[in-house]
Amino acid sequence: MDKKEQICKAAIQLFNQNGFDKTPTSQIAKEAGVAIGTLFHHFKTKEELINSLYLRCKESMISRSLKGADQEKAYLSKIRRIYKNYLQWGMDCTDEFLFFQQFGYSVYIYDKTKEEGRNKFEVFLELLKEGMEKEFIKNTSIDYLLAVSTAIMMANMNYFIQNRVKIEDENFVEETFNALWNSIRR
Amino acid sequence: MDKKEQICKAAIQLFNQNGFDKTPTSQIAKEAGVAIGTLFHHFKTKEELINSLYLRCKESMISRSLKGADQEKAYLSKIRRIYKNYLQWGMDCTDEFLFFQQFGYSVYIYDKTKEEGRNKFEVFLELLKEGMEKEFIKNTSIDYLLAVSTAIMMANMNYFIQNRVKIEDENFVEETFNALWNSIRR
DNA sequence: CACCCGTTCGACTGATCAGTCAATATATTC
DNA sequence: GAATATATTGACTGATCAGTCGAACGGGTG
Repeated sequence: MDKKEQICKAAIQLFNQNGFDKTPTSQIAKEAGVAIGTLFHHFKTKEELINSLYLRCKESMISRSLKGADQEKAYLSKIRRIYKNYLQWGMDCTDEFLFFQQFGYSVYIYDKTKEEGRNKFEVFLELLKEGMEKEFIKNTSIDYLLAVSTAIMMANMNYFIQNRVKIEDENFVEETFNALWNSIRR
Repeated sequence: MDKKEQICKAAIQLFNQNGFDKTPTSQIAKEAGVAIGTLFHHFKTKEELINSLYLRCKESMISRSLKGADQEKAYLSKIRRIYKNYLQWGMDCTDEFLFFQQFGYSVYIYDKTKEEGRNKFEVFLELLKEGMEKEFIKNTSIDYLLAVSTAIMMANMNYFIQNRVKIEDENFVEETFNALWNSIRR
């Protein structure tokens, strides 16, 4: 019965459904079964709520994606593992993924917040750097490789969600993984 | 001195800068050097303006991208040509591209509008179908291939803009094109 | 029990803004 | 050039909504 948690959950759903401006804080509070005052006790402003949701989603995504990746020995297996974890996260936390998709580039997310989010990607940058040094992947701008991989992963996820593909469909998972891998491999 | 044109231009810029809700129609009118009444004469509601902008940008992108593509004989050249046209469009009409990026998934764009936009992609679907039949590209869901290509093209463009890469940098253009091609080729 | 402090409550307010409307100007048609 | 249609103007309004505030609750500490 953590009220803050309930507020976040309701907020993500309503924002996804109706966008930031067509979702009054009053509605969020109502949906969360909470008074307006409570919402503004936990989050100073509506914008703070939004930015806080962004970071919370990003953390959720990253921690889930990395789970167990360090146990894989081969570089390719490591990447594949992360990719599969990511897909699983998207299936389990579809609302969070859709929040990113709709609002990732929104001006409502402060630059500072986006920056903070990017910092959490440090691990992935390291991973790409490793791959580049070991000559598994293209020798080009790391930022570019990260941008492309992220874009493909999101496009893949979106396709899985939109077309209700099950991640048990090993063949298709592998195929979509290849679209990712082929665009960054050497 | 087409006032409707001026309104659209001002609207795109301000929406990009501040988002839909933090851009009052009054500000758009002011920036466009036009009275509020004029804005609402040309567009029944703010939402109609937004949806109209979406379609206008999409058309601009598509017509520019296809220019001269039918003159290329080889399949790969055709695709490359379209990719380069697209990049050029993004350089010339950066505001329009950024509008897509920020609002492409927004709930403010009606489903009907997104659908209309998707219909304009018919040509690309045909092109992918052709490539699949001639066994140049992967034999999988066309919708998936379209989703992935679109995602990569947007990621590439974004990188070009963010890092002020010039499209005269032939090597990098080719490299980013390969990221696209490798993810869909057979 | 008395004190504190973090939490919850929701009626209220001040500001903002989409859209109206009636007057006026400009363009088009016959 | 009269008549009709279309474009432009901006002060105004009614509704909406983010955020406030003072009251109450509860549970931990001494």
